[in-house]
Amino acid sequence: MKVERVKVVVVAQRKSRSDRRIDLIDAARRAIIRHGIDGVQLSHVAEEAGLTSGAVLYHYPDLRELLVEAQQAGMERFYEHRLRRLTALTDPAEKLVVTIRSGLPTGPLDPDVRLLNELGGAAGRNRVYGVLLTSLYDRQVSMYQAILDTGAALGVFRLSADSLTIARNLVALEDAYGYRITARHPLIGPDEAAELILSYARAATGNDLAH
Amino acid sequence: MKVERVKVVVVAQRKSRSDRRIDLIDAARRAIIRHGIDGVQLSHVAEEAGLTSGAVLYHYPDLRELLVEAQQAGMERFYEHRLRRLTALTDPAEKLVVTIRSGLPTGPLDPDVRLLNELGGAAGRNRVYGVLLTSLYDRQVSMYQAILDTGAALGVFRLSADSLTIARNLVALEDAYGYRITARHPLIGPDEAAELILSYARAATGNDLAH
DNA sequence: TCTGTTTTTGAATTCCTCTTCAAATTCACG
DNA sequence: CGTGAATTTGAAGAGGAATTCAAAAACAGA
Repeated sequence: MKVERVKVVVVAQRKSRSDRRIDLIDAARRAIIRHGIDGVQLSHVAEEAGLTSGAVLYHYPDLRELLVEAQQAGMERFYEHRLRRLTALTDPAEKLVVTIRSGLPTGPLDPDVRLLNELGGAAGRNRVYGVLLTSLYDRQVSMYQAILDTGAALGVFRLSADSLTIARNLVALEDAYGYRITARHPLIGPDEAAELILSYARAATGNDLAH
Repeated sequence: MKVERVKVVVVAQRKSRSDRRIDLIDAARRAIIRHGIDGVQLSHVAEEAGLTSGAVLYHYPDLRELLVEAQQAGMERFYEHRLRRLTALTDPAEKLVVTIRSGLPTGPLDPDVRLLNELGGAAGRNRVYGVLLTSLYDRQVSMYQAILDTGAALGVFRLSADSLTIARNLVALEDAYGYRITARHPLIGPDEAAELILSYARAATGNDLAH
C-alpha cells in the first residue's frame, strides 16, 4: 500500500535494477527479523517491499539467495558502522570503550543485532551462514586486536595476555550479551553489558578506561 | 520403518503414556537440531520418532507445545549434566576448570549445544523462548558464582571483580564460543575455546588453574 | 506522443503441510 | 482366547505458500 513513486516522478528516474535489488535486500532483512531466518516467506519479503510475490521472484528467482545477500548486507552494515565510529578517534583507550559500546545492541529491538542473532542457530546447519558468521567474527577480532596492539605500543595498555586472546574474548562477550539483551534479560541491558565487558577490558589492558 | 517393539514383546510392557511423550520430546529435539526451531515440521518429528504425523498429534495436539517442552528438556539435560560433574569435585580450581569444559560443545555436532543455539534467534521474537534462555543463563551464572565465592572464601581465588561480574562473563564466553564452534570456526575448537576462557578465568581469579 | 522494453500484477496451478477421522492394530486384563 | 480401551495408520480434505505466466502498467528514449 506504500506510495513508492512520489519522488520518482519529480526526479524523473526509474529505479535502476540494482536499486530495486537493494530495496529487496532491505525488505528481506526486515522480514528475517520479523519472522526468523527459517520462518520467512516470499510473501513476507514482498509485503515489506510493497510488492507482490511475483515481482520479488522476478528479481530473485531463488529466495534463499536473497536471504543470504540480506544477511551479508546486514553484516557489512554492522561492521562498517563500527569502523566508521573508530576513525574519528585516536586515543586507544577511548577507541576501546567506543568499540565495545558499538558492538552491543541499543536495546532488545535493535535490528542489526537481531539480524545477526538469527544466524546463530542456522550457522550450525547451513555452511554458508557459518562462513558468513565466522568471517564477521574474525574481522571484529582484527579490529580489536589493532586497537590493543596500538595501545600496547604506546604504553597505554599493559596486556595481561596476547592481543589475539583478548580480542577474541572481547568479541565473544559482545556476541553473548547481544543475545542476552535481545532475549530481554531483565537485569542486563546495554549499559550493564557494557560495564561487564569493560570489567574484563580493564583487567586485560591494565587501563581504567575512564571514558 | 523402525522395529520398535522387538524388546517390548519380551518385556511384555506397552510403553506408558509418559514414556511415549518422552520419546516424542526426544524426537522433537533431534528434529529441531536438523531443521531449525522455525523450520521444523510435524512430519520431521514423526519421522524422527518412527511414527506418522497423526500419532504425534494424538499425544501433542499442538506442535508448538511439544517444541517448547523439547527445548526445556534439552536445557534441563544440559544443566543437570554440568551439575553432576561438579558434585564429584571439591577443589574450587578444579571445579572451575571442569565447569568451563562442560559448558562447551564437544565439537560442531554436539546436539545439546546445537539445540540451545537454535533458541538464540527465536528468543528475540518469542517471549517463551526468551524466558527459557534467560533462566538457563541465570542458573549457570549462579553455578559459577558459587564456585568463585567458595574459592575466594578458602583463599584459593583472589577475585579481580565481584563474583557476579566474573560469573556472568564466564557464562557469556561459553555461550559465544559454543556458537563459534558449532559454526565451524576453522581455528577455534573445544580446546582452543577452553584455553581462551581459562585465560580470562586465570586473570579473574589470580589462580593459574593448572588442571 | 509513440514504441519497445522492463517491471509488476493477479489469477491459475502445483505442491506441500496440517488437520481430521474412520478403520485397523496393539495391548492389558479378565 | 475374548473384550474393550488405547494407539496408530492412512486417506481425504482444507488451507497456504511457491511457482508460473499472460496481461497490464510503467517507463526510457526517440
